[in-house]
Amino acid sequence: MLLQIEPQSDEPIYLQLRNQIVQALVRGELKEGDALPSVRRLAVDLGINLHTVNKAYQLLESQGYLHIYGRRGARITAPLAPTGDYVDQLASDLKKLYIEAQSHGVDRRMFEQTVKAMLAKEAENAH
Amino acid sequence: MLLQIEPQSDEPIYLQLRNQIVQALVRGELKEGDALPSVRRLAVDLGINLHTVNKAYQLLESQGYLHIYGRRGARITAPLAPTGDYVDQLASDLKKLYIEAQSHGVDRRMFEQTVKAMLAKEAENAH
Amino acid sequence: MLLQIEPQSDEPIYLQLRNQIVQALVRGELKEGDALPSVRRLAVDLGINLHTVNKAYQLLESQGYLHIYGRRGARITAPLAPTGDYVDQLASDLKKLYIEAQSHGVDRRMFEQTVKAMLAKEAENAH
Amino acid sequence: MLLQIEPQSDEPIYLQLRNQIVQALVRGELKEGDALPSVRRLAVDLGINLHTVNKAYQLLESQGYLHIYGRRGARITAPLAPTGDYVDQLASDLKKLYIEAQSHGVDRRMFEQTVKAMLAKEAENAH
DNA sequence: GTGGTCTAGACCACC
DNA sequence: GTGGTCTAGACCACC
Repeated sequence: MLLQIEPQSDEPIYLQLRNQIVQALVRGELKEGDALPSVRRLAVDLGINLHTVNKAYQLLESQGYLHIYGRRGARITAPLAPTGDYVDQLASDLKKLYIEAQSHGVDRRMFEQTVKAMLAKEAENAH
Repeated sequence: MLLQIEPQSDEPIYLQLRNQIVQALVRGELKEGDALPSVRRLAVDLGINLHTVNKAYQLLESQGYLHIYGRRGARITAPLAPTGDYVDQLASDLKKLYIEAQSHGVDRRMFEQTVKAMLAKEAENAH
Repeated sequence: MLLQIEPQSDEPIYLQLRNQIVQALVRGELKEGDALPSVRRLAVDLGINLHTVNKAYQLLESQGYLHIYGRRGARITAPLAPTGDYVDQLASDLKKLYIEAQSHGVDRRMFEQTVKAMLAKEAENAH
Repeated sequence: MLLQIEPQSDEPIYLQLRNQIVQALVRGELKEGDALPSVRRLAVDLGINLHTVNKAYQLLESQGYLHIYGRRGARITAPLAPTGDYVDQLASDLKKLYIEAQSHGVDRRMFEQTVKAMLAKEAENAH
């Protein structure tokens, strides 16, 4: 798993870290039971603050991605199944994007097309 | 046009206001040339600070949704056409949602289904 | 002399009025000694507030363009000769435009060219 | 870079600040990639309010002169190339100055002379 | 009454 | 300490 932090980005560092770990999970580079580096180790490796790494780990734990075993490190949890709550959240996020898109003159057809193009591109990159 | 502010929300008030006005535009409750309330008037009506309303108006103007005529009020501008830049941005936002969804166990088929359900629901609400 | 007020403009009405009268002067539609409409008359004709017309007249008088004879109306003053102060002011205004232009990538040659093009166009329109 | 604010001036403080930074850019005292002081630091140094500095920075960002990286400070952006829109604006501003100048008895020849004198003086100050 | 500008002061998230 | 956000209050020009 390769983690890349961009200090210049608008996105807070702890969120970049959280997202990169989630992406590694999606790509299959991390699986259930895998151990993660200690907070201190990762902070040193990435050249960022220890509190920042800790914040990312806490967030990932609260979202069910990993479990923190005190000083003995952290491990990836069993894969998540989509809950009704999450699917509702996803629908709500998609709706926000759609409204914004409409205000820019994107209609339903064009929105669907953009979704399909994105999915096709992602499927291609996957293998 | 009905504007609802939730002071408790994580979303900044000026963004809530901005988004509600864009939504009113999408729903057709606001059209090109329509006048908006003065910042003072709207601030009193919503129980928020005048500067917060002003910030939302300034943002909407910078995004091309309305034009502020100084003391003579503000009016909705002509509708926007989708630019290539915007469509790229939309694709990127959709991709972020998709990656996040995968990490929750949502696969490509389920993602597409959620998009379609959302669009169907929106189309129904529109008339 | 035809005066046109645009209530929608960003420019304050009293300044529009002031500028239109100065332009009429430059075009020769108004000459030394010509009488101007009374404040009330002009306010009614243009459909604007009496105070607004008065403000424009006061400004024109303070700038030496006309003389107000109390209730007996106002007349255009003798033509102005460029004072040293005014030429300094002009040079300062031009300098501001030039600095701004440079920040947009306009160099000295391009600036001069733009001045010449403007002057040529104005000379053409004059006859 | 030396920034000088005149609190007594008619020109709003945030515009003075904006203009001084653009001038520093034109003079080469600021270049692409240079970091600007934090809004708090500059506010204290100039003895003005933090929000006023922030307004200037936001304006400069919206005009493409700098990019604000949230808490990680602000940096000067790549130099701009003159757009057709901007050159039209410049011509329009020059025309306004010319009409005003004519009303003060400045003719075409004198106007051109004033432009040349200003450019010569600026070129001299540049080295 | 209106928007424009400025100040003072406050709380928050990030680091 | 930093920027982001919000509020309260004030003065000004315009109309």
